[in-house]
Amino acid sequence: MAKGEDTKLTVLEAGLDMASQLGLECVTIGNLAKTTNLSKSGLFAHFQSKENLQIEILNYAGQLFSEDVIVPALKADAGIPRIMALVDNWIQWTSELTGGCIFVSASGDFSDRPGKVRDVLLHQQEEWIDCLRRIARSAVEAGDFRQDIDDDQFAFDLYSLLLGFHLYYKLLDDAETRKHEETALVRLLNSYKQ
Amino acid sequence: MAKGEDTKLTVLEAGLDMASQLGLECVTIGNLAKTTNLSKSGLFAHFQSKENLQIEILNYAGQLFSEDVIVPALKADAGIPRIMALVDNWIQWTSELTGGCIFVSASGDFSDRPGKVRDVLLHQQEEWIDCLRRIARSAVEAGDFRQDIDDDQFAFDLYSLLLGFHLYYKLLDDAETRKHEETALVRLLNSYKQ
DNA sequence: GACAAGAACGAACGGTCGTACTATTTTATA
DNA sequence: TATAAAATAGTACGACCGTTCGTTCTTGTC
Repeated sequence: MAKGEDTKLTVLEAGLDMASQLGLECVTIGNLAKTTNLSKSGLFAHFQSKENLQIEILNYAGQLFSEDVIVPALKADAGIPRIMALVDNWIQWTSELTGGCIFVSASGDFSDRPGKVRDVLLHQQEEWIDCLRRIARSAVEAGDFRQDIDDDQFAFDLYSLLLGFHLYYKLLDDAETRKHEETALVRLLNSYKQ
Repeated sequence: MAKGEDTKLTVLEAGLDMASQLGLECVTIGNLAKTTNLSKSGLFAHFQSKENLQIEILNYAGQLFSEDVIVPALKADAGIPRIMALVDNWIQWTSELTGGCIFVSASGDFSDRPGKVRDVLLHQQEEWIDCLRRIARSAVEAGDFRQDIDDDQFAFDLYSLLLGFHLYYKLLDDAETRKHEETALVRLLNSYKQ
């Protein structure tokens, strides 16, 4: 039973990379079959539909994201160290994927494309924003942030910063981008500190 | 000679809307012909290639963006009033397009799709960022901002904020989004004030 | 080693893609 | 109003889309 799972994982890996570059909608079963040295029908059999393929790519990405970005950040001390670890991990995650963070690209593509794929994506984004909120809360509890901060607002602020980094980094390939991000992060953290 | 220009403009208008929803790459000549009540070949004759169609949609959007977002903002007093006008105009521009700001969506889609379309898009983004820089500079000259600010950094900061708004507004349809944006903008402006 | 189950293949389907031609209709001008 | 030009339509093309189906090869189990 292991063989099937193996090739499926290979397909998901290639599919994730392709999706990050071209967008989830432009991941084509034919192309994906070519890059994984499978036949179209052989690949298709693993997913039953393109929609399922897209959803499985998203779930696979979500799993990786959790392992590579969130879990390691939770090992850092609560508060500012954890936030900085999270940001670092997110940036590394984004840099490692050929076309940038798949959730960011997919969010753009599927915001006006109702269906199961959009539902999964929306759920993942809500989870991510919730993660940002919780990390802000734990920074309050750790004594790094003031008591009266708005967790929602912090999530918005930090995610905005990451989105700015994403666009600059991927489109403009600006060498200064990382410096901009660091400056903005320091300012953001200062405005929430006690 | 006016008839041709007329229908072309109709096509561009519909194409812009379609591109904002589905992404530039998913604007299909067949679909666009259907929604504009033209034949595929009749529509195609106006553009000679899909690549040209995409580029003309981008240029059309750029022209509208200039008229609706930038020019009116320049009529406001230099400094903070102008920045707030620019932000307001940008948000309205983004809200009016069915699928959000076409430059934001297209930037995601074309960051890894080399070609003429990407070149045009990149040029437009650089112009936009330059606009943000110049507006920061004029805020310094108007006495609203400190002398020692980094124009580049301000452009990054403000664009990040708008990107955050864009994602929240389009994907999560968060009722609080506008409030988050306003809070973040006030904080951003304060950190640049003298 | 037989045999069932799973995995991968090849060919074909109806559709749609972008594009190339040739006609036909509409428009502007003399 | 005749005529040239411009605009639109029609048809066809090869390529690729997602999907289905029947077949073959591979795998693990008894």
